[in-house]
Amino acid sequence: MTDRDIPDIVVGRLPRYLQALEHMQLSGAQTTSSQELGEIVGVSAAQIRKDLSQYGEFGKQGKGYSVSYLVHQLQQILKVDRVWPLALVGAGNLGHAIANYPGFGQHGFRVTLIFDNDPAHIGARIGPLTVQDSAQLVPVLREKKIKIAMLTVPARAAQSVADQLIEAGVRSILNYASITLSVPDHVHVQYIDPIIYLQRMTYYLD
Amino acid sequence: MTDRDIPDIVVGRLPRYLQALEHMQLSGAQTTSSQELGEIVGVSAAQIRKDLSQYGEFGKQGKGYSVSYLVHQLQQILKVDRVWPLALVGAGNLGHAIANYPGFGQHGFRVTLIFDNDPAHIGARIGPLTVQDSAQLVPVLREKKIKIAMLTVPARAAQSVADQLIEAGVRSILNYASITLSVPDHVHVQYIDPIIYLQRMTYYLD
DNA sequence: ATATGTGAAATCTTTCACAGCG
DNA sequence: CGCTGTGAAAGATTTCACATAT
Repeated sequence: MTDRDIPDIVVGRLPRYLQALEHMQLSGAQTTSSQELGEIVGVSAAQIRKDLSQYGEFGKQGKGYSVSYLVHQLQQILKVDRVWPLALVGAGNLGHAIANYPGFGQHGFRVTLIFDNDPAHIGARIGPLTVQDSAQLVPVLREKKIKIAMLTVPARAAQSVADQLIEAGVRSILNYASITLSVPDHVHVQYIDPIIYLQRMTYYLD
Repeated sequence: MTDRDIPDIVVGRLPRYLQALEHMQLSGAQTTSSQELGEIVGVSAAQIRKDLSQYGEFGKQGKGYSVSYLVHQLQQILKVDRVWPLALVGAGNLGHAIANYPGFGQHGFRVTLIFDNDPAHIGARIGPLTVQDSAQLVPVLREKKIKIAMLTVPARAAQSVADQLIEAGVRSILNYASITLSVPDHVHVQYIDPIIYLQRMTYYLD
């Protein structure tokens, strides 16, 4: 079911399908079609069907898809049918905003640890959490078996923090620093950098 | 030079090349190669050469690329050889963090307007700016000829704010709300949603 | 000697179009 | 009758490999 030969580009679309389906669910929709879902997420109906068919047969011919069933299936496929603990490294402005973001809980995540190396930040409380010294990062993450971390440190510090995360057993890094990280094959990195996205759009302006 | 038939996927890689080259420049590198640049951004050397060749011949055979010349060329191609004024809509936690992000200035952008519809936020100062009432959004953006906006409002408000942005003449939207926006063809949207990226990575965990 | 720029080949991704099932 | 699931076709992207320039 979770074959490693399903293209990355397909996997990348699944969370958007899930997001749209969860919205539908909130609006009380019982049923949808590849046509309707495609219009919402901006993808062809054929592509939705092909993508989903990689994992099973979730629809009913002539009828469409049950929204709640498909939500459930996608949650399983994406492994967000559980709660993943997240570590956050970097308790600056952006780190604070992320730690206070209320969306994690509803979608399979909970921020459980926050680190910073600045004495001015260490010991500060952010919601229910206390900012810990980055010096403790490796032993604490290893002990708590944390697999996912978010990185909101300055670019110059990002690679060395990433190296520590990997040493501590982290397998997924959401990197907000504006630098490409070098990591071994078994570690996945996703990048969130507003500059990159903005520059991609200025290209199309006059 | 800026032909509309250069694939989107190529355009999407250019900002990462530029980012890496600017880093090299700061470290004092004079020259680089498709090989070296490719290793840094995680792309094959052939792909770097093919991508760049869409826009001209920037290298010297046997020698490689001049870092500063290539930076200059990419800035022109991406149209960040100037400063674009940005509007920010949504002055909550995330809006504040973004408004205070120091990276815009060095990369072709400046946040010049901040809006919110919450009376508790309107009138507040964020750095040199004052949060304005969203009710003024359309006339102000139109008058200042703003082409790019960042959206950090709750998901339920995002589509209606986007509609106003488009009415005001905005052509590029960086959307932080967790919803797919419906926009006309001449408007570009990029999405920044941590949940989407995290779910894409949990897929590969056990 | 070395690294670019580029057609041609290989690979990957999307769309088409329809059989099949409720 | 309508909409899924899916082989086959079309289209897009990446890699190969080498002629070419310094």
